[in-house]
Amino acid sequence: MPRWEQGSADRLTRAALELFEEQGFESTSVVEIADRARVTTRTFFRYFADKAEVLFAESERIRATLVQAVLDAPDVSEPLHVVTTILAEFDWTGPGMELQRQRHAVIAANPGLLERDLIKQHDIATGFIDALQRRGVEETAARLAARVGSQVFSIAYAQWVESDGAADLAKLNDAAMALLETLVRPGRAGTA
Amino acid sequence: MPRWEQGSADRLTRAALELFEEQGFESTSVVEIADRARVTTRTFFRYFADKAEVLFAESERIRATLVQAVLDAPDVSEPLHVVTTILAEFDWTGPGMELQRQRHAVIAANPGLLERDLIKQHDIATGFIDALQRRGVEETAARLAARVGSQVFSIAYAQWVESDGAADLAKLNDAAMALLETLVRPGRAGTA
DNA sequence: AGCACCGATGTCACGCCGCGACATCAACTT
DNA sequence: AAGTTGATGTCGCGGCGTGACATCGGTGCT
Repeated sequence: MPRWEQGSADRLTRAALELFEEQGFESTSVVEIADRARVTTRTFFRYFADKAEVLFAESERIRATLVQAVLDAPDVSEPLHVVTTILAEFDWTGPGMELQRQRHAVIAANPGLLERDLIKQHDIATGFIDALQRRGVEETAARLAARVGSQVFSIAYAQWVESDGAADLAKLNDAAMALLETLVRPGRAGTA
Repeated sequence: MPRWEQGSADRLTRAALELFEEQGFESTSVVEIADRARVTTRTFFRYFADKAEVLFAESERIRATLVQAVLDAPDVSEPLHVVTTILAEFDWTGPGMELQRQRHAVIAANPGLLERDLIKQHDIATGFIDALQRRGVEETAARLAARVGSQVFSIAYAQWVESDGAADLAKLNDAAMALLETLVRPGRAGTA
């Protein structure tokens, strides 16, 4: 393969992030992005399915990593715990912290992009369901563990993001799990 | 107000559902829908924000009803229970079971529409969070109860739809809740 | 009756989106 | 040098969604 690989996708990503921050997501057209990256719109759509996908290009890789972690887990007899732990231990900052910051800023500023975020979350949970079943977990249990686990973690994650990454994600996650326990068993120990 | 009100929106909905079933969602253009309903595309967009919204027009009304049910609940000391019960007791068939069937069929056949469904689910959960907080539930507990409760119910709901509405939704919901309880407390009764 | 008003719809025009078909150009291979 | 391969550009199209404005038919008031 030639060695000019990646140049365009990379420039497109940076250009898009910049423009989204400067003038907003909706107000930025693909033409502008392509112009700043010095390619045509046609090239843009060869790398990204649509304008929003620029912000979520990595998610497929993340999903694969997380699912593999489930398949590699030493013990899945406690599927809910497995799911939340894997999520909490993942390195969400990734290679470029700056790009990550821009990503969050743009997504937070655009309700329409939250949708896309939801879908990615859903995809990951679906991957978990499949992986758990492969590990022998019964279907309904797998669905519950994956979906509930994702929700529990996402609450911890939101708190973590709010703290700018300063808080301990694992601790927040444990706290959320503990709270869930009291919610599931109301009127018992821990409520009064 | 004139008395020909509603005629167009109704015809557009029926026309859209028919065409979606006949030739698929993606393959159906707004022009075709409008033609069959004997209006112009401009009129279509006056009633529906976009093509997909035809399938989700009612969801805002549903959301308002569910949220109000939380506000009217006699006791919210067990928020998770409140959420799932309200969802399980709602009349999901609505006025027309046939339209509902078409809706499900079209959504199930289109991954892109599942996204929209997710968003609506998320909106409802967000409404629950707000309502629970108004009822005095602490923020994190409200978030957990709303999001986890929605997930638990959605699993029961999926099973119910699979049974064509024959199964008892409340019972399925209870079963899911019971399973969640065993998942949250692993290594105890029910696991070995 | 006559008239002013108003809401639903149509007409026109526009810009953006996403992609198929094909041409081009650089680098690598033999 | 010639062929191959992969990235990119050019052209053109059909669908999407909306703003601006015209139209037309009831409504209500005089």
